Amino acid sequence: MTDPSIALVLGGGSLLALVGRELHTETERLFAPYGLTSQQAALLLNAAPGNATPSDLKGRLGTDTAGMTRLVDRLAAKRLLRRVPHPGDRRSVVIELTPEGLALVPELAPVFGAISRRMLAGFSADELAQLAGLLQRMLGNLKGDGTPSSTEEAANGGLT
Amino acid sequence: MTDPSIALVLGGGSLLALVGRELHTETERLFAPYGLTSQQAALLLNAAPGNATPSDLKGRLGTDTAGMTRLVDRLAAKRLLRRVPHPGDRRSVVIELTPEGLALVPELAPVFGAISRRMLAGFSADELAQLAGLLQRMLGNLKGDGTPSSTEEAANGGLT
DNA sequence: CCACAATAGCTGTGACGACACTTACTGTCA
DNA sequence: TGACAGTAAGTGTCGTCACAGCTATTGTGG
Repeated sequence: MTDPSIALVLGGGSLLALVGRELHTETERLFAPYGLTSQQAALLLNAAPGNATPSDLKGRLGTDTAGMTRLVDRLAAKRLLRRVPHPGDRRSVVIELTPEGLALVPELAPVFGAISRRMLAGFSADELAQLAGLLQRMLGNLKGDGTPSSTEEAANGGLT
Repeated sequence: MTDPSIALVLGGGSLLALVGRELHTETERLFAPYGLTSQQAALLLNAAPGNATPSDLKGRLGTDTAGMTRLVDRLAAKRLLRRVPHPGDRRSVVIELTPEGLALVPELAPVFGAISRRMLAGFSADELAQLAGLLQRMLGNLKGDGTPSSTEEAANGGLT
């Protein structure tokens, strides 16, 4: 039980963190020509079908309400979307893409595909499945926190 | 060629990004009692042997000179280290831990071990090796391919 | 010796992530 | 109905990442 594991985490330069960061900045570079960040693009994609509230989206974007507020602020400042009052819940708002925002959407989706194909070039279907499985288990371990006894929660434990 | 791959990347909520972020924030929580962030702890650990310059460390911490400057600033403000002139190169500085900083070091290393053990609980040696291999290949794909420094157009669709 | 490119560190800016709070509004239960 | 816990969004703060541009110094070639 020594420590090949530790090499994966140590140093703040953890391999996982490195890959995640590299993926992130590569994705940023691909979206830069559109004047967007990857988060902004993801929000536009997810909000495009309409009737989405910040709360709905925060899960899918992996951020919290604070982050959503500012993300929406920045996109609203670019006039790519608007906040409109939620009919039926005055605490909430609905995110509505402007025509400019909608026009951008079809160009954005392929970019995510491109970066993922690049990152996973040469991976077999088996390897993809392995990777996804390992990542899911790590996520479960991390979220399960102090109490690893989790025969119960493993059942629901996949994606939300 | 279809898209189990895309699920790994899409949405800004990419599984990889999720795991990376979760790992990061869990690590932050573990270091919080020491009044440090994980980056700060990593810097202290790496600088402890002495004679390290910011340039030396930036590779190991996965940040750039700008990030190093501020990281060192914050640790210097906490009096955990000092910048001393580099003997022999007046452009450079050497990072020197204060006694307080050095006293902290022995407590920091185990924390990285703890988080990695938690994240990788239940992983076999084989799985660790697989994981590391897959991550390495992703890293290679991301860094090696596309745009080391010269391809700024990115607007064309020329990605495999 | 002097021009000049490269290098080390620093500063400024924009965007995020996480946390702690605050302010409205909602749904529920006594 | 009326108190109250819970929920939605927004604010403030700190730390980090990445990029762009700056200054001081170093090393090299003419």
